[in-house]
Amino acid sequence: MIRKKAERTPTHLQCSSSSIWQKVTNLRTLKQVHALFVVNGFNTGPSAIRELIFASAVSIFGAIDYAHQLFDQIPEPNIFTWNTMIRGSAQSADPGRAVYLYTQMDRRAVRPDHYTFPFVLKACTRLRWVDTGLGIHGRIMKLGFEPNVFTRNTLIYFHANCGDICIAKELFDDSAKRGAVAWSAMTSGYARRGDMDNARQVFNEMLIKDMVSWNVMITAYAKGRDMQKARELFDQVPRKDVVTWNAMISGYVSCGGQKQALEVYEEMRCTGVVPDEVTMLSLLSACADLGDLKMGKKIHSSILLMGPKYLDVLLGNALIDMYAKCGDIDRAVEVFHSMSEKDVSSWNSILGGLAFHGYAKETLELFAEMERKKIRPNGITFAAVLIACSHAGSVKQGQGYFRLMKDGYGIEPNTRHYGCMVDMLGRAGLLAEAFDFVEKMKVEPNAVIWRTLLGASRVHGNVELGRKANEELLKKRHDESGDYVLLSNIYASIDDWNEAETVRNLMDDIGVKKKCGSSLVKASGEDFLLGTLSAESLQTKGFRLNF
DNA sequence: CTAGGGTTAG
Repeated sequence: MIRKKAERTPTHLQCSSSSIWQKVTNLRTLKQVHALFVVNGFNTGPSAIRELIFASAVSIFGAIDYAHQLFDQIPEPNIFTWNTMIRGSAQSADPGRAVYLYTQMDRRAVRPDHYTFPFVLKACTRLRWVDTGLGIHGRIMKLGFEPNVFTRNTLIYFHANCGDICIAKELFDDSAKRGAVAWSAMTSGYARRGDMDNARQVFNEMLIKDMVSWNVMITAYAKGRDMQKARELFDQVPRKDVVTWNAMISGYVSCGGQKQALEVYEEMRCTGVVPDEVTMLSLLSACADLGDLKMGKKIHSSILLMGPKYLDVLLGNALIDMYAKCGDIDRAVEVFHSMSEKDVSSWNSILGGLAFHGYAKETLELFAEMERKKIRPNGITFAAVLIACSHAGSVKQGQGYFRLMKDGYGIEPNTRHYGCMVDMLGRAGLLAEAFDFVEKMKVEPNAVIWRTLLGASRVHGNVELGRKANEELLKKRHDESGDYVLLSNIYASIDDWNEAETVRNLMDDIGVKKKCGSSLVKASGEDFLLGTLSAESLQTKGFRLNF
């Protein structure tokens, strides 16, 4: 995590400009210090500008643009300053600038040193720029930096994780001294390729394992959704830090083990390891999935207790999502408005939440505000907007936004967007248009879309189109009973009990088991539909808004 | 001043 590193203030900075850098934790105070320097004619110290650059490039999160502005004003930066800029850019949101700086350095005939290469290679790895990385490897050899341990380990990591793992292996085997870093780099490389056997073998052969070695392996299992193996190692690990705990917590969350994730968190608290923002992100996601508002609020207050600097965009977005999914849309809106910095996901989370809760008008109003503020919406934004239109039954408006998405913003609609449109048309009873729309879609309609059409056909009592939708649906899924029940219900709703019976028999023939047994017998009409499609089947298939 | 591990929305 970038902010982790920010907490460390380099020792060389502390001595020259006393302790002001400790207090500079955000861009605003940094600008104040800058102004102070300018007023004093940079008399504060010979390295004032260098320190400013270091602070903005490396220490302060999100100040890299400012660092670039400062850097551009220096006529002849020294190698330290070049390295600082490359380092800061490599860990920023746009690592390509690190590579650009490196080429600029070359052009201006500044010789890179052994600090330079780990930073540039890190950028290449993050960007997955294999060819660029290979070129830099060549330069490293030419300049004789290959034996440098830091450079070598970063090279191993680069080749293992995004290039040719054989090159990584060669470098690894030829290393005079192989420390835990090199071993872990190989482990993570194999794991990233899904080669868990080799990853485990490297891990087992490692004589001296440090905490990261264990964390790499535990994370690999957790990401591969093998929580049993992850847990096994987790129970053996001699020492656990926050990353170890986070690996387990996020692993459980992504495997649907939200309850276990919360249990592990309790365990973590007991051992005294302090959670961080990554822990909180996973936990909020777990609460959202469980709909556990009480726990979600607890996590929220824990975050506030951790200090204001932890409440950033990521956590804010997760909070919005949690409150919305737990049914407290007012709190979600409150969090949204309280955020000083918002990104597209913040808008998406709140728009999705509002649309989800049926606040169609509010969703569209907020979307208008988003456009006024010139925040560029993406596909997820439009999914929320279309859901709102569908919910409000505004077909014309929905079609307008659909066009705006395609033509105005150049966003290619995906199955979700098409699904919203089909749902919108179907609800309005425009069945022919809905079917026509599906015919003309650029993507292959999935089961959800056919099911939507089937549902709409049932509601509007159109047997013929219902049959067609069902045929398509059967091609997609042969393992779900809901579809058959839904079709049989269409016939039932128009008193064609014979046909209804036929479908039921078809189900039995194929061996489909009906999950909700009782509803078929006693229910009729609307109640039947609701009863048959209750809870999980609706929720998991994107029908949450329908009822 | 240097290397390896963790993250929300859909």
